[in-house]
Amino acid sequence: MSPRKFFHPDAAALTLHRILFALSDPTRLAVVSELKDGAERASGDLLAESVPRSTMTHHLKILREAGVTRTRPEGMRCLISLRRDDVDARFPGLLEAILAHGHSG
Amino acid sequence: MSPRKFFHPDAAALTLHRILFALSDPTRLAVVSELKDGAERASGDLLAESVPRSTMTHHLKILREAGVTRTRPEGMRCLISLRRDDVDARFPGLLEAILAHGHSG
DNA sequence: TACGATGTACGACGAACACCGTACATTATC
DNA sequence: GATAATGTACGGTGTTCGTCGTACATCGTA
Repeated sequence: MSPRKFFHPDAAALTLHRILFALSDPTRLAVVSELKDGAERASGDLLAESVPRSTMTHHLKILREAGVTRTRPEGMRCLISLRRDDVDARFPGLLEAILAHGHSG
Repeated sequence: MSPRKFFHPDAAALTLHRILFALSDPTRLAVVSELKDGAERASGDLLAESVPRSTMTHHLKILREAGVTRTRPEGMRCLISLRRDDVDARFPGLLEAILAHGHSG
């Protein structure tokens, strides 16, 4: 009955090339774009119609382990949000520049 | 005897995920960091002591085809420079945010 | 406890990648 | 033309990635 646990790297442990890699995939870029307003969204609501669950789990794990997103269990679901404060503190302007463009490129 | 030709994508054809992927490798990030002052540098002078020539050719090709760098033949050598104007026009602030951090992360 | 809903773990597959040695092409100089 | 310097193309190897189906775990509710 232990509650679900998710590994999140410390803010100081974020590396630029890992973050850039996490954002170098169109699917993950689309996920991040859906989170750019700062709100939490349930995992199952992200691109639900176009991406199978196991594939989405894989992408969310890469984003989370790179330090780009935070995953918080809430009942049966998982709420995903951007770690905007931590990323901004370490790489100022990076997320802003990436999110400004949406994900059409 | 045709002079050497290098494919460069049009500025309008740059895509965000390709650029981010090109910059998601520590070696390529180090190369870009050496070019951030805007000057041209010879291919053979970039990380020459730590990366074999054929490997460097591989990385420079990825950077060039993503639209991050420009390659210009000059005699026997190849001069590499950042396509800062084109990248900035399409993704304002992106290169600045990435280059601000050097390449230690 | 039984059930349905949500998400993860694991395995498999094909594709792409990083790395590098070798052979080749291009260039300048002798 | 011959030679040396620089960089590319090609091939091979091992690794990683993206995708997804299936089985399992967790959670809320009946």
